[in-house]
Amino acid sequence: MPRAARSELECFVIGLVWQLGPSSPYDIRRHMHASPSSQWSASAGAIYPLMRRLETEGLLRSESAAHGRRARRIYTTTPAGLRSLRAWIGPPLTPDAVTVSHDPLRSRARFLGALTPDQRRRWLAAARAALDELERRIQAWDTDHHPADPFAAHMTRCGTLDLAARRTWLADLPGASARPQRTRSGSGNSR
Amino acid sequence: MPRAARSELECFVIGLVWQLGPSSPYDIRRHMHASPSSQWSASAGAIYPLMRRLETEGLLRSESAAHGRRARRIYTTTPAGLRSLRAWIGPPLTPDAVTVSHDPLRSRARFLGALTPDQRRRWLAAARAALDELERRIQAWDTDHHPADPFAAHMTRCGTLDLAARRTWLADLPGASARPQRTRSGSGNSR
DNA sequence: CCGCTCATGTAACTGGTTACATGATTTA
DNA sequence: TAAATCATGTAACCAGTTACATGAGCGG
Repeated sequence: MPRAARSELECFVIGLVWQLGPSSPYDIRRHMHASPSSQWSASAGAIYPLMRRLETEGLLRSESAAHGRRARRIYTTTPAGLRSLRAWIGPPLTPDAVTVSHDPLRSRARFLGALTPDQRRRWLAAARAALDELERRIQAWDTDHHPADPFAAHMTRCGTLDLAARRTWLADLPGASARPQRTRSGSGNSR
Repeated sequence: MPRAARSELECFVIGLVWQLGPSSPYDIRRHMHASPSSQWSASAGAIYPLMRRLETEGLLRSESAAHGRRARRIYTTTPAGLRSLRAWIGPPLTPDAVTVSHDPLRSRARFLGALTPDQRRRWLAAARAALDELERRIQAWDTDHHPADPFAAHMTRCGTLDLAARRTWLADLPGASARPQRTRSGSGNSR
């Protein structure tokens, strides 16, 4: 069976439809937009054609739930869709599923040597503040959404651990310990 | 002057040229290719035109170092290039620089509920193995490269912490502790 | 000499983005 | 009724990818 390689976004959308139950593209879009991750913009121009395409390929099925309300196209996963979701998840894990995760903050940190020590200090403060803000967004998402699916619910924990790791390497940055950083006591390692 | 918003890749390349010193596009490509991160493919079709464009915009400068060997175009950063590198790094940090980092493994984990418990167990084993393999790649890169720049050298630490965080959430996955997993002392070790 | 890697590029494609268009429904 | 939001879509664009072309130098 020529199981065409599906894009990350396609499989993610199939997964969401499976996880959230019958959903319109609009629902999917909103859900992705509400998430603290900015991996995708969840733009209409991506989602609508994509879900149409998945339907013509038999991975999603739709019905027009337009009675009382105006046109709403509601998609559900087909057995074939579930199969290709499972194939995407693995095992086996495709090599491109396992890499160092892409973090724009880290990309910038790599070149901190291009700043003056003073700028660097301010960068560090800004980064900490931004991560705090991000943590708040994650918590807010968690209390708002409370997914029924335990694995979806686990994503909050992933986010928190991710944040903790980044705070740690921020603290370990060359020269970071030279400067006393009060304000925070939570993540402060005293090393 | 109107500081046009530069793409992530553009700024990263400027950064690399700054960090590695005078480099050809080929050098940059090899360097990115050798890195354990698969954030970019570092394809010729991206790098060559990009560096040309950066030159016409005054952020890089090139000279043909073609003497003994064949044609090699060597680029260096200009003061304007360094300025825009600094602007990209921040502070201030642009909002899109601070998000939950994009991790395809986590994307998959979100939908683990679509697998049978047995598949899930095998997925978990595969994920652990893949992370071990990734760690080896990171270590290999570290011993091979040993960057002079302390911030570049710190990237290894980032990678390691990133891995540790992911191992932790793997272990914390719903149902993960029900299974005998040596090495890690979970709660309900039965078999 | 043949094949391999070095080194620079170009052409065609593609997946996703931004920005816009449209109409229906709810709220002030 | 005017404004805002819901909901679906399309068109144009763009950054980055894959795949190919080219030629120089090196190693067997």
